[in-house]
Order: sequence, then structure tokens, then C-alpha cells
Amino acid sequence: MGIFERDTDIYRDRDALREDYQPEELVGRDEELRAYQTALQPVINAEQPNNIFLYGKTGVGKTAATRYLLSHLKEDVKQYEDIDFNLVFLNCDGLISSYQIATRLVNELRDDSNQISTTGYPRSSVYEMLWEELDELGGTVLVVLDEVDHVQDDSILYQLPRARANGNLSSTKIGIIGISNDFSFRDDLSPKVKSSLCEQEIHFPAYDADDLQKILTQRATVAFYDDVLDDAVIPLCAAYGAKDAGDARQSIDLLMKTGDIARDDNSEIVTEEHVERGRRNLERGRIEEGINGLTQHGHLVLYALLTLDLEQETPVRSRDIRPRYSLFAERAGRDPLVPRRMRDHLSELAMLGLISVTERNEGRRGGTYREYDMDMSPELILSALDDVLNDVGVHESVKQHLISDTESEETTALTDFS
DNA sequence: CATCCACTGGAAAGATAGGTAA
DNA sequence: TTACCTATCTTTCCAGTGGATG
Repeated sequence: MGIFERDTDIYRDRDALREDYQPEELVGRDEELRAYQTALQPVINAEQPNNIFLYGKTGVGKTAATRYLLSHLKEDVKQYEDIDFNLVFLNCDGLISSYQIATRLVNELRDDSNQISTTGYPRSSVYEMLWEELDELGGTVLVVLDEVDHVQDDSILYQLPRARANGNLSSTKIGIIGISNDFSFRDDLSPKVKSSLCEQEIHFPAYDADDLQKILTQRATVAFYDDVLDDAVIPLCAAYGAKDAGDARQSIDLLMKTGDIARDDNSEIVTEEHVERGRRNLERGRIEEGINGLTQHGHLVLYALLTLDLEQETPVRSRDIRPRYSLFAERAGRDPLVPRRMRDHLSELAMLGLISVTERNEGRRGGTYREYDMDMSPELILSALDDVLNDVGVHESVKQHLISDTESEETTALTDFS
């Protein structure tokens, strides 16, 4: 008998819940799609394409709409022989500078044998290479920059649309599609960039719970067999996504996680309880991911706050976190950071949603300061912080906590440290 | 109403670590 | 090897903030 066995399945096609799944129809985005299509029309007419700027919160269908329309465009363009259409798609997540974008674009355009490193070249030579590659391509080129709001300086957003006017490109017609999660990004652009990049703007509003239910139903019909979903499942997942952002991605992820959990259970139907477990599971993943991305000092600061929390000292101001943090830093054999920097780490933790901040102002006697509090359960954070525990040892308060809470199995393994 | 507390958060500059090119 | 690139994390400095207080 083998180790592996095919699951008794509730899924007809689980892939329909994945991020890269392309549905036949986009639900609830009719108006936006129409505007988008109009903006893309010049490509078909073999004219200089518009620069298009899409904005809206995460998971409201910006990228999906782009993929959907551009794949159709690519098809439809084939019937006209005089159009040479090329598409460059780049997700700018994690890219902070124009320089990085330029290098990625060059790599995107070149074949694998000829890639360049992402650091080291003078800025101007990277741009040189970029113009060269673009010009070689010829025809109409659409450059899609997904999540452009991550970029801090806008030099490339200035350079790209004007490359032709500046004589860097001779034959290629270039159009830029910028996709941004952050509406204020547009306002922060310098006026000259704004005028060229934002020729056509399309706003994607958040989905409401109704839209989300329709979307989930559409996906679920493909993904699951009939009648395996409890009636409450889809509304619950929709509510989860609608709660703070109208985010379809979040809802669909939850639906998939829920389905996976039900399948693990060998359950033949998916219930409300599976949704609840799925929600917790996603939350946990989010925390671990956040913590893993921090530096060691970030961990030390978090651990300091955690121990203070277990001692019921929270909410606590940064001044009072510092001695504890310094102690841990020294035990870990690192020089403690200067207070200013420690506060930066605290702000970062707050941004990840791991801790919460309250601003206080006691006026003339107390001045303005911020108070920090744990937002997550200590167990969850401890399990993601095990490397710190190795370095500084388990603090007294954590030991206390673990003794008083004997059910927690995965953390009891750590009590051996001194 | 002006003052002032004690922190916040922006900015500049340093240190270090990666890379190319010649 | 030297000369030059950028990225990332850090320190240093300091103007700004806003509500209680006199």
C-alpha cells in the first residue's frame, strides 16, 4: 500500500480558488471594464497608446481586470497584420527605487542567458539598456507596472512615457499602465509625472458584501461539487473580506483554506466551523510571515514587549520598554539600538498589526507620547520567535505563563532554557 | 492665551555589504 | 587591484506637536 492516497474529494477543481485563476467573467466590474476597454482602444487602432492609471484597494479586481482585458487584446490584435503588440508585465512589490524597476524590466525583456544583476551598474547605463531592449522590440509596447505605489522615486515614471519624445526610442510606441493600491500615491507624484502617467484614470471601488458573495458563488460553483458547502459558508467568507477592505482575494483565500481544512477532516460537507478554523489559520500565517520578515532587533523589541505584557505592564510607553529591550539585546550579544531606532521598530510592529498604539497627551506635565500594547496572543508570537528564545533565553515571565497554561503543547518544549 | 512638557517623526549622513567594470 | 555603483540599517540632530497648566 502506498503512502499517498487520493483525497475523497469535495473539490471539483480547487485551482479555481487560486490567485492565478482567470475566471470567464469578472463579476461586478462592468463599468470599470468598459472604461478600461475604451482606454485601450488606441492599441487596436495602431495609434500611440494611452497611459492608464488604475487605483483602488487590494483585491478589488485591478490586476484581474488587467489580465482579463490584455489577454483579450492580445488575441484580438492578431487579426490586424500591421500591429506588432508586446506586453511587459512587472509586479513592483518589494521594489523601492526606479533603478530596481529598470533592472527588472531589462531582465524581463532579455532572455535568461543574458540577465543583469540588480545592483552595481550606473543608473544611466541601466536606462541605456532599457531603451535598447525596448527599441529592439518595436511596434506597440504596453508596460504594466503592478503595485507601482511601492516605488519611492518617480524618475522611471517620468522617463518611460517620454522616452520617445526624448529620442531614446525611434520606432517603438510605448504605453504605461500603472496599478496602485494607494490613492494618495497619485497626489504625491510630481506634476510633470502626473500629467503624463495619469492620462486615463480608472477607479476601482471596494466590493460590498453582495458583490463578494456573487464572486465567491461563481468560484465555488467551479471549485466545489454541488451541495458540499453549507449555506452559511459563503456569506461568512464574504463578510470576512468585506469587513475591512472589500477584498475579494481575502475572501477567496479564506474559502480555499476552509475547503482544505474540511478536506483534511475527511468531511463530506464544509461547515461554519471549518470557516472559523480557516480564519484563525490565516491569521496565524499572517503573523508568522510578519515576524519572519523582521530583523533580530525587531524580534528583540517584540519579545521585550511580550514579557512586559505577561507581567501586566502594558500598555507601556517606549521609554519603559527600553530597559527590558537593552537587557535582551545584551544577552543576545548585540549592542542595543539607540532609542530613536527602537521606536522605528515599534512602529513597524504596529504596522504589521502585531501590536497596537495609542497616542496620549498629558499636556504640560506629561507631554505627548505613545503607548504600546500586545494585539496578538502570546502563544502565537512565541512560536514564531523561537530564534530569539535561543539567543536570550526564556524570560521569567514567560516561564510563569507557560506553567500556568499547561495545555499549550508546542511551547512546553521550550521550557528547558535558562 | 501663551507656555511648555516629552515625546514624535523627518532628514541627513555614516557604516556596511553587496555588485560591475577595467 | 581600484573606482564606482546601490541597498539597508543605523546614529545623530532637531523642528514640530497638541493639550494641560498657570
